[in-house]
This record gives sequence, structure tokens and C-alpha cells, in this order.
Amino acid sequence: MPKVKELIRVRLAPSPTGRLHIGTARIALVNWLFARQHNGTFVLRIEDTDKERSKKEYEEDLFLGLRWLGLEWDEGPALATNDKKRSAVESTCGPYRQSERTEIYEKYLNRLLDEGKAYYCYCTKEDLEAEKQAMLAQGLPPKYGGHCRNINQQPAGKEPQVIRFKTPEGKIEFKDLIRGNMAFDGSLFGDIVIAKDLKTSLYNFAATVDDEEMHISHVIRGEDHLSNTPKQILIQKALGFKEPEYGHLPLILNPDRSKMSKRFADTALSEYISRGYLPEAIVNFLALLGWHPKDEREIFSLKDLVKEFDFKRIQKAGAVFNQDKLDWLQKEYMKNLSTEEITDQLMEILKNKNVSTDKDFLKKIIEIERPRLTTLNEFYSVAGFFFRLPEYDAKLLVWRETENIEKIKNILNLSTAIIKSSKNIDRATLAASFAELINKEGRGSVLWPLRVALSGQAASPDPLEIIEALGKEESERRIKMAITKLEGNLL
RNA sequence: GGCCCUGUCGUCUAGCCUGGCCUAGGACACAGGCUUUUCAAGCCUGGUACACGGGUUCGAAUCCCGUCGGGGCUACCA
Repeated sequence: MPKVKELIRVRLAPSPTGRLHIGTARIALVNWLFARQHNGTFVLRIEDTDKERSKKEYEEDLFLGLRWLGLEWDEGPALATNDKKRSAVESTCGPYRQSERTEIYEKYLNRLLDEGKAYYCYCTKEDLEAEKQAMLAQGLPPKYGGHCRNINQQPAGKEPQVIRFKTPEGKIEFKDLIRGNMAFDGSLFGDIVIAKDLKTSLYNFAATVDDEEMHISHVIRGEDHLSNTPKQILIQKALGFKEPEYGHLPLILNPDRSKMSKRFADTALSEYISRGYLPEAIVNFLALLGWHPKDEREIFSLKDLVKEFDFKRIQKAGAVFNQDKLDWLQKEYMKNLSTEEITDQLMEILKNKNVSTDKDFLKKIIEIERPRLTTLNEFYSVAGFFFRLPEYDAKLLVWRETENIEKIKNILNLSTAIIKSSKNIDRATLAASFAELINKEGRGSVLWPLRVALSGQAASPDPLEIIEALGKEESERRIKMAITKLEGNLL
């Protein structure tokens, strides 16, 4: 076998049976960080042995998601092929889709079969189910009884169903990077099924072979794989493979502490992407889920994490997905964006809503609305009134019960006059021009109806700021509309 | 049921290995206040946690034992 240097090589091995899960994204992050920290290689392997459930579109979603997060893989599918050095590695470690590695598995399957370490099982699913029920009925843990273990020839009238591995008895021990020493009792497994047939390997077998063939040095994955590890170690031993190091990360949990599922939150990364979250926020959030530095910092870029992230400080217990914290981080990263950066993206979003606007106007609005935005996607729902005055009820113009219609109309009329006569309508000038009226009538009495007239909403930025952004003409038009509304509606 | 993992504020966690600096620190969330024309933002203040029970020790969140709780796996899925 061509030699691949004994370096740090980690892998992400997702199965494309659904959109990239937020938990998978975190596993990817940790693997990527580990590779970057040790000058290692981050391998992406697609575990698509389950032909029914694997879909090309999910593979695409995976590639997209990883790239969006900034977690580019060094080896794997969908990479540019003009790198000579890489193609040399690929010829020994690739291909990177399990569906394309059938011959490799077949070779090892045959070896196990020839050496009597694996065998064909002729038991049908029905047989097995009956056996399982019988054991359960006796209060025994269900496991395969080894019926076909020592059959050398195909029994008459029976077809081979699967290939089983002869699980040796005895303890399996290994050291987990996060959990320390682990010990399992092999006699509890029964002979595990490693392939449906020579062409169709199953997870535990395929993954074990690939980790060896791809020279994986550290298997970093979710805790849900902890109980697969002893099985894979047994297969390694039977085949004379080198045992990689293992690290099992705690799971991301629902608020009820079960494994994170769609019932409680969006589990697909693409969901967060389309909701307008920033990759930096997601990365930061994912890193802080189950890990924390010695000090009290909370904000980490991918670059910071390469420096600071420490495997030893990973939590052992699962962590509940906390949307509030994500949103807070998202806001923090939004603050770092320049208006310039946001503008282009927003132009795009507005275009999709059939709103045409010019850049300078948009920039002004962004400045005003920034503190109110968690994601860019929310922009239109909070700031849409700048572009189109929404329908509103005339009653909204009344600040408090004690206000009367005539007074409000009067204030609105006076306001129009103030705006008209104001040379400049920047906020500061406006504040000075309105001072007299406000002193006389009270802030709320003046500003509330103005706000509603200008925004059609009860919650908005300072009305004077809105005027500045909207301009004289549009502001006057909106106030006039409000007056008309009051006249036509005697409440 | 069996095997395995795990248990500090509501949540993410610092502290645990190397007992005393912990009347347990930070962040998010929450509550109150300031500001105030609304909603945000900002600033200030506050409350809540070592799962429980035994030991060991002058002293335990930290060490030992037990109990209880939570989770994962238990497929011809990965």
C-alpha cells in the first residue's frame, strides 16, 4: 500500500440522508479545528451505503453548508481536480464516496470469509424476529444466537441472507480523548452483520475499512457512535488494522434534553442560512456549545478558535440548543458589519420583494434600523414602511385616551408647516424646529401621531429620524394622509 | 430490560484532576431601574445552581461509596 505520511488525519463522515444537521456541522467544526491546529488533513467522506435513503441533493446541501461555514475539506468529493499533489493522495485514499468503494470492501469481506472470521448467515428476517421475541420473553437481552456460525455449506433450500462477523468474546478497551478509558463486553454484541452481500457493505464495516484505508488518525464524532466503537475495533483487530484515536463529542439536545430534533427547533443548517444568520455567528455558537475557554471571552472567529480551541476542555454532557444565545451572537456579528456590506445584500432581498430603491436611501435606513435587526431577513418586516406605508387604523393615531381628534389634527397640521419651513431636515435641525410645539403640547402628544402617520406602526424609530430619511415631500404626503384618515373616521 | 455515557443558575458554562482564594465567577435569558414619544439599542441593579444521602478531612462543588435523575445505543440505518 502506498505510504501516506503519519500525520494527523481526521474525517467527517456524514450520510446524505437529510439536510446537513446542525449537530453534524458542529462535528465538522471540531474536526476541522483539530486538523488546522495540528497541521493535519480534514477528509470528507460520504457514507452513502444506504442506497434507498441517500440522495444527491443532500450531498449538495452538505457541500454548500460546510463551505458556507468556512470549513473547507482538504480531501473528499467535489474539490477542484487540478492539484497534482492532491490527486496523488486521492489515488491511494479515494474515492471518497462509499458507493464508489465497493471493490475495496469486497476485498476485505472475502479476506474475513476466507479466514473464517466472517460467515454467511441463512437466517431470514422472520427467523431472527422470532428469536428476538423468544429471548425478550425470557427476559434475556436480544442478540443473535450464532445459528449459522459453523455452517460450512449452504443448507438446502436456503439462500444466504447476510454476512456476519464472528464477534470474539472478551473485553474491548480503548481510550476516548474526551471520556477517558472505556470498556465494553464483546460477548454482549452477538455476531454483527457487516454486509448484506459482497457488494453491499454496512456501516460498521465500511467505516472501519475506510478509516484504515484513508489513514485516519483520529476519529472525532458524536457520542451516539460510542457504542459502535468496540464493534469497529473488533473488526480492525480481525483485519490487522491500526487503531485510530477516538473522541466522542456530546450531543446537541432539545430543551427536554433528548437528542436535538425537528420537533423543537430547526435542525438543518440550511434553515439558518435562509433565515439570514451569519456564518460567523453559527460557528461561534456551535463552538460554545459544549466548550468554553479558561477565560470569560464569548466571541470567537474561526481564526481565534484555531488558536484557542482545546479538546481537553470539551464538556462531557450534552448541551441544549439555545436559540437566544445564537441570536445574541448574531447581533454581535451584525454590529461588526459595515453599512456598505449590508447594503448590497439588502438590495438583493428588497429586489425579491419587488421593492426598488436607491442605495443612499437604503443606507440611511440601515443606519437607523440596525439596533432593531437580528438578521438581514427581518429588515423588510421592521423597515418596510420606509418603502411602502402600510395600511393602519386611524385609531392608532391616538396616543392616549385623553387626546382628542381635533388636537391631533392640529398637531399634524402644525408639524407639516414646521417641516415645510425647515431649510434642513436633518434630525438635529428638526429637533430644534419642533421644540416649541413639543414644549407646548408634550412630547408624546406630538411625536406619537407623527410616528404613526409616518410609519403606520406603533413601534418605529424616532419620527424625526424617519422624516430625515423620507424627505420633505414624502413626509408631508404621509402626514396629509393621516389627517384625511382622521377626518373620514370620527371614531 | 441490557450495555455505555452523563449530572454546577432556566440555558451555555468557569471552578473539579492538584481539597481552603467559592457566603460558587461569566455569558444568554429573565426581573427592576435609568433614559424615554413607541419599539429596539445602551447603561445600572437584582434573583435563582454545586441532584440527593452517607463517608474521608480541621475543611468538599472539588476525594470515596451508594441512591436517584437525564441521555445514547441495543437494525439486513448511519
